[in-house]
Amino acid sequence: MSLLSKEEIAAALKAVPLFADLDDRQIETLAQRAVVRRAEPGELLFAAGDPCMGLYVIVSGAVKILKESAQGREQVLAIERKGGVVAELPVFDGGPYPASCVPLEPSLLLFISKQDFRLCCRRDPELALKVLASVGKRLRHLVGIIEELSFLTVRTRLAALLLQIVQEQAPQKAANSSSAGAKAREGVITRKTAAPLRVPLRMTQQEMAARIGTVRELVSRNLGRLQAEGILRLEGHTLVIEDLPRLEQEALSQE
Amino acid sequence: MSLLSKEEIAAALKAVPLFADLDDRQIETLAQRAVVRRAEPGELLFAAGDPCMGLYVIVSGAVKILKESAQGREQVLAIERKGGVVAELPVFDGGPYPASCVPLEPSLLLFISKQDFRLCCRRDPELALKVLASVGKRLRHLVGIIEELSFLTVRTRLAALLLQIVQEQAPQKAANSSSAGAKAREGVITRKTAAPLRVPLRMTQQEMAARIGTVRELVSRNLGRLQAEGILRLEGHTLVIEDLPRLEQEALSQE
DNA sequence: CGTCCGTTGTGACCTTTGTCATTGTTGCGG
DNA sequence: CCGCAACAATGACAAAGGTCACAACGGACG
Repeated sequence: MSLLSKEEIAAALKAVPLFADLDDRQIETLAQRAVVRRAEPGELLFAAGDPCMGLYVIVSGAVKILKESAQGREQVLAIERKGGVVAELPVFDGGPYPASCVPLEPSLLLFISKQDFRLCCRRDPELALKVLASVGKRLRHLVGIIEELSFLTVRTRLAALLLQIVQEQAPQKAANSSSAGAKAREGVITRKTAAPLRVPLRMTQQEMAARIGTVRELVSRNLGRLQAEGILRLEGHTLVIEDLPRLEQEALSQE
Repeated sequence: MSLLSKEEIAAALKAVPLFADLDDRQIETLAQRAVVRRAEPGELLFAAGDPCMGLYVIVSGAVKILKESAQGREQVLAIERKGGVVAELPVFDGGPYPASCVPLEPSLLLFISKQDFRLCCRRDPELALKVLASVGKRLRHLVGIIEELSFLTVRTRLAALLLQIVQEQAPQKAANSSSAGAKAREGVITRKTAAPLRVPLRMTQQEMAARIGTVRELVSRNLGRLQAEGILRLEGHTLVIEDLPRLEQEALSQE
């Protein structure tokens, strides 16, 4: 029950975008040597500074990549979900893992050793290029975090986080109001009385704080403020966006 | 005079670590198509958001990679010098340049188009792996910046920056006091009366501020503070470290 | 139904960061 | 040698960020 058959492993690998166009022989090779690992929230998949043995493919569940400060504060660098790959970078530069990794949910992972993966890349330059592309995304994301930390206030970062959550949880409900393509005229959605969006909030304030690089109290206070200003409302564990345009504006407000 | 011969270009490429073990044919191909570009400080090599046309190899000089805020603040992400390569990442993920690039000194660069470079990587998997390794370093550095911004104060970041400058400028003078290898016993260097290090400070406070993500005034004040505490001294444009161990301690002090 | 624990809201307070305005310094070109 | 322009120092504030302590809330579970 806890183990996967070779076929299941191969199927899981093929479901990973990064490996999408490997030929069957390659998939087979990786599947042959991949190690299944199950992990629970709270468990430490690997810690910053550990020597890098290989990378992990997420078959199911989700993990976060984070750094911890000496005072126990936490900064989340990335979150990866099903089909994602973690630590594909340190595999190549010989250094230790640059950050720690912890499951957010019970997760099923495949471990692929450094050697095996490098070999695959050597054999298949296309794979190497795809890895580079995926790493590019990651780097962009990190630069974004730096930008936020360096230039924006907690309030703004929080607004941006909430916005992101809304967009993930409800991509269909409201294609964003003032968005891409400059064609959505003043339309219904932009009006203040647009439908209040309701999305489940699956995070504790502590976790939000870690995402935007601050402490719990500030998240609480700023949520309070946004609430007082009529931009949003909290009903138990669901977040009600009352004024999406204003939230968007907050998220953009430079300082 | 301002142009380079094909031979000079090829030689310059061979001097780049990333290209060190390309065979002559490959170097030749790149050299054939590389475009020479000269750039002065103040000039903008490319801006964040520009579509990525290709990468730059630094033949001589130095450049910084930075993001700017709407209020005109600046955050330096990296500095690359002779032999370094800039923007090798966005070449692969199709996106625009994630940050801007400006020369720190008059610099001579080689531009290599996206297509050409991708082709080379396809032909030579080893090259792709080397690019991945180099990108790994970059990612580590970015994570380091995030860590600093998220967890450390301006004072601490400044101390760290100064320390880094000292180590770059004077690698021979004093192998760092409490350093690698646990073998340097309590020795001479750790004593407070160790030789005051003197290193030239080639930076304006404005530039330091951009490096550590803050404003000029705070750099000034904190330098003042460190000076008042007898840790260092400023003599014109040379930085005199009077108490290296204490500076190191400041740079590590978590919070 | 009551208890307990993780989570949240908040007040009081202090520190750090950032802004603005002003003055001092320095090095360089004329 | 003068004066200009860039750079640096600094005082006075204002605001944001962070800490601590504690009260209140809300489920999960016995």
